[in-house]
Amino acid sequence: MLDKLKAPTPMRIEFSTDEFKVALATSVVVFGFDGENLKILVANKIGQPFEGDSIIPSSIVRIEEDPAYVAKELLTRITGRNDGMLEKLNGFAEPFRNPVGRVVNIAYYCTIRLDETSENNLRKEGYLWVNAHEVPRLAYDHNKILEYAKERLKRRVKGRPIGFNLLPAEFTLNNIQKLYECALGKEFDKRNFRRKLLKSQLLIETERFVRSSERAKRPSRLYMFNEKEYRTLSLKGYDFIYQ
Amino acid sequence: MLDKLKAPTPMRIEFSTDEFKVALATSVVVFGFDGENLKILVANKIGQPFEGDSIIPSSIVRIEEDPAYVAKELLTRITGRNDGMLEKLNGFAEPFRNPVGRVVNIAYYCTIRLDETSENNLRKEGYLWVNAHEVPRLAYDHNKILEYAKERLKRRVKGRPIGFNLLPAEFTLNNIQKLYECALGKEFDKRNFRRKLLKSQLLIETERFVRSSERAKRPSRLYMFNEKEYRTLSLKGYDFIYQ
DNA sequence: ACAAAAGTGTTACACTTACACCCATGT
DNA sequence: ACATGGGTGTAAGTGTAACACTTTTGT
Repeated sequence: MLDKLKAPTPMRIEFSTDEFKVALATSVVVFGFDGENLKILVANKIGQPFEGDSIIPSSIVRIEEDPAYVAKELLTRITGRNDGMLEKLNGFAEPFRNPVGRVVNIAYYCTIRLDETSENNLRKEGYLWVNAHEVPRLAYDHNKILEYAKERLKRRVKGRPIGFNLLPAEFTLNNIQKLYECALGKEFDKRNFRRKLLKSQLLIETERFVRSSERAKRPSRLYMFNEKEYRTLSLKGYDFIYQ
Repeated sequence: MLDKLKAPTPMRIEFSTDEFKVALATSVVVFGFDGENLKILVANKIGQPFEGDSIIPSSIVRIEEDPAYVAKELLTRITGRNDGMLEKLNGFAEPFRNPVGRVVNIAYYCTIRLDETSENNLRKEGYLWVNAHEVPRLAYDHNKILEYAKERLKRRVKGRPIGFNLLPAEFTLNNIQKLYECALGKEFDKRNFRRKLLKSQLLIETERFVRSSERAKRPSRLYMFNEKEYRTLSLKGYDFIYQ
């Protein structure tokens, strides 16, 4: 009685057994870049619910598992590689996001490089790339998760370098500009973009050149990332807030 | 069999009943500002586990409830008001964050104004304000959630206006500068700060003045927010990236 | 008159933006 | 020689940063 006067409305934080009735899942928005468009990985949803829709890579998280670990495993299985960043997006916990029952989804995103090895693995696992800005209807609230991921990628591009896991080891300035334009959804002036990027010390000029297409006559110079600087700027951030 | 060749390793997304064994909670990091320091609300944790530690406002989320709604209710009960923003931070889902069982926490943050009404209510509910940068040991992973919230607040301050729910209706330029300095953890040049802020059209100059302390002789001018502009800039963002 | 905090302007520099032509190469 | 995309420089304007003194008021 006296206690009640002192410690008023108690916080509702004492769990009873019938509150442990939620399930956990994780989904990963996997971004790629094919030189022209930003892509994400989807598979076809098999069986109900949402049969026929697409779905982003997802997995149950069992009662004893860490969602970050499960997401990492999922990603490794899909791409056949276990490098690359994996960043937490958010938890999605609306009551009816899954018609099967109450499921909370801890969502992640990552960027991976499109190459032969992972392409083969992806096909084997039943995934395919679709343009990140022309995505079909997705199962559950995955469209919402995707929108969230795209916003996060935008913010990321503005504040830290990007591309290390999206571009090939060597790439042209036009390649990386196109990547930035896709991610941010706007176009940049070639000269200004280059000046800004080169000033950042993020790129190393190579002595190699490629032709960007059959029609292009003059080859363009290849650059690679200055990995040390890339890492530094990834940590401390830099401004690409621009136009 | 044929299907297996076509649709390879299936995604683990078929839930069985024994996967619905997780509980849901929500916590809210409540920021306030007393003119000198950024504050957060804590209460004393009653009973095991973490007896004696502090705790940020938290609640169970029952199986049918929406965490956003529960958080809003919690906040209303604590502060006695139901205005003010409430923004989702993230889901915290590490396996052992709660020793009682697997609990996923959907965390939010908000900013509220320190005034008489809410002060009385807070005392009644057993909460108190502590400096956001001198917080004692908190129960569960609440210190981690708090750090996350402080980072988010920083980002928020840099990209959108802040203060509408933290400062009194009328305040001095020194007040708002101090708030920004607390939130961002750095000091600004008075002249540059004022120029920048006044240019943004965010403030309206009043004809009223206050003395900031007994020792201060000259009174300083009071300003109020231009609510329309504040809302506009809250939506579209503006740059306060600075020094 | 003095003490205390409020308030105010200028300058140098760096960055952003806008803009159009020549270059290197393959066909 | 021509067609194609690659590559380059400059000038005007805007924003940032650093800096110190005058003003107003209460005691």
